[in-house]
Amino acid sequence: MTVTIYDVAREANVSMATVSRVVNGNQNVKPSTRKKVLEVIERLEYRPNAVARGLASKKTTTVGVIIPDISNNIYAEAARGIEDIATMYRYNIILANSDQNEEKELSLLDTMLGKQVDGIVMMSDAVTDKLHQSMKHSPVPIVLAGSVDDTNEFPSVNIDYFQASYEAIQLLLNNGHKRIAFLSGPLAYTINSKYKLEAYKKVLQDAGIEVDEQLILSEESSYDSGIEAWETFSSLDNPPTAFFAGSDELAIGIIHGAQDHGKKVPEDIEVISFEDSKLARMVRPKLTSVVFPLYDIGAVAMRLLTKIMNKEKVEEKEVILPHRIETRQSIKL
Amino acid sequence: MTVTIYDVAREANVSMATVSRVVNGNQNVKPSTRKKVLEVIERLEYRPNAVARGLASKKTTTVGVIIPDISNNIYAEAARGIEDIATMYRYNIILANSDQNEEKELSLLDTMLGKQVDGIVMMSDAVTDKLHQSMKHSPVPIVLAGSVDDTNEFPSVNIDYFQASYEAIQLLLNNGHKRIAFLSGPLAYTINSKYKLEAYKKVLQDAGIEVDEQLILSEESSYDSGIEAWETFSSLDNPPTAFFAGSDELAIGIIHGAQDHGKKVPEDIEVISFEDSKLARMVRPKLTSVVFPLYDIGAVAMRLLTKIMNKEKVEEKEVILPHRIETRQSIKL
DNA sequence: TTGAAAGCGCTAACAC
DNA sequence: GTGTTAGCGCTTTCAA
Repeated sequence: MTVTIYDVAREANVSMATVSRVVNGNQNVKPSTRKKVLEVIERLEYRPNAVARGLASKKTTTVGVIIPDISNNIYAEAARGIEDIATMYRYNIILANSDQNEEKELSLLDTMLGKQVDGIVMMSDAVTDKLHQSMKHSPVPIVLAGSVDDTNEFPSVNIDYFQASYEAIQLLLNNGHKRIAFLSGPLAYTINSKYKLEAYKKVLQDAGIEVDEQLILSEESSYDSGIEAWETFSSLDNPPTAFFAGSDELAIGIIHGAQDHGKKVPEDIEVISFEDSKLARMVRPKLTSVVFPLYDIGAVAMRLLTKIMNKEKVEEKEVILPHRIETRQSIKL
Repeated sequence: MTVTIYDVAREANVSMATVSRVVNGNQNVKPSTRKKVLEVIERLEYRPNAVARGLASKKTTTVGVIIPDISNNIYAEAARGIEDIATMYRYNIILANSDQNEEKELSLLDTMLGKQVDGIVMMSDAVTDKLHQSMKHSPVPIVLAGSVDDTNEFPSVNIDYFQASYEAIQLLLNNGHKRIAFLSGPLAYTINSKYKLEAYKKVLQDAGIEVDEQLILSEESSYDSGIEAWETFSSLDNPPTAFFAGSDELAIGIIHGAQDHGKKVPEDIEVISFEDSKLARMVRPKLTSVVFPLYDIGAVAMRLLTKIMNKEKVEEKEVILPHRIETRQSIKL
């Protein structure tokens, strides 16, 4: 059947403790012994059983990743960042989709803790009280990636969403626009309601422009929603001339909606997005967009997690990555 | 510390076997006993240790997923399909990226087998001999998703790439084109070299058109490659008037390349793709594309895997899903 | 430098 | 219906 550490020990005429030592790179093994054991391992094609090891050592070298939806490019980027760093530190990843559903998030947390993951990277667009409570009860560290928890009780990696949004909208203001629409993703998501929307209000206010609720729309973050939103906005008595979109798909929807109705971008309307996925360069005009560096966020979050799991001290538990705006043709330069 | 099955047993005045029974839903427990145990479990917040369970039962209820690159939309779709079905059957997923690198594939296989996964879903665009050998040695079932192995020794889920490509190119032929280019993804990938390219040659041949090697280009499957390919093709003495692209990004690259040079699609050139990701509807003109149903392929592959892990008999180990072409504006109707 | 032995927390006979 | 017990394959003291 499967060959165990015991088989190797017997064949090599040593104890299983010694085999364990060579497998784990323990230095207290005479070179000749090590060589002998290694040969037997090779010959028998011995492969350590990570489950047994996990039970004995209480470490599984796997981390849980809870993500809203892996088929959504933005989260997939983050997942890649997480996985790359995990691999670098020899961790494997248990990946699961929550669909941003609290119940699933809770149950996934539980499942993963049951599987004895050594840590968890959590992406959640809305950290509810219940979720917050469950996370606090976790026996292993959890870091939030691209997700905000109002209480700042968890290590996290983000950018300054408020400031980034503020700057983006300011670009539109600088181009002379007075009627700027904000097409947001779901306002149930903290980043949208607490940062992007607040920034939108603040920047207009700072510019002495009154906020017109008609210019604020919250939709599911999809291409079709973008197209529909354009219809809605453009049929207003005093339609907007510039748009701040919560995501690339939303932005592209607006642009195509406009173009399909004979409008020119950026001549007639200007659009700026918040995401900068690879889609941004694949439309005409190419999108100007706040860069949401999900790969980096994932990678840094995972790195942070390794430190915490490793009980290294970390100076800042709430990492704010620098943000920037990628300027392209969807706004006038 | 952490509460174990033993703690529950003690508190409930039963043996750990009884606790194990109620946890596992075994019917041979008196309702009153079950109730008592359940209460204690609740009170103590007992959470079964899946690692211990895995060691004892030799089942981990987790499956490995080896994928070229999760940040690539097409694979992410597949991953989502896999995960959805896995969840449905109470499996978790260990996800890892291979970057289509044989060495990584081999090492990932090994790692996952070490972690005692109950099965593996493998996506590989090029099943090399070495990989094939390793897979054959696996103690747990492996199913290929959207990936072909020449020998047909593994269960797999695919569409009929040859036939689908044949039909797609035929559409171009029917529209009167004689100069049809094939912009392929890497020819190192079996699907590209063995099916798409062969179909391209065959369909031309069947139409009495000689294959012009100048009209065949193989590039990395990216938007930029598509744009570059357009440059190459359009500078030919007798440039192509229609294009069969191996992926949506390639197709969009061609279209934008053409449009940026004043060509109209589909009036001046026609383009048909092979993928049909959500990108297909997000370009103007929208892409006509062979549908590569990755979500379904992933889902069916995972379902197939559950059957095999469960030792149910499966009638067909090589599933060929139906294919279809989504007709949109990038070709004349 | 090496070995013996006690678990890790659970499942699965087997007995009662 | 319930309890006893022997592992599952490994890590980790503790001795030698």
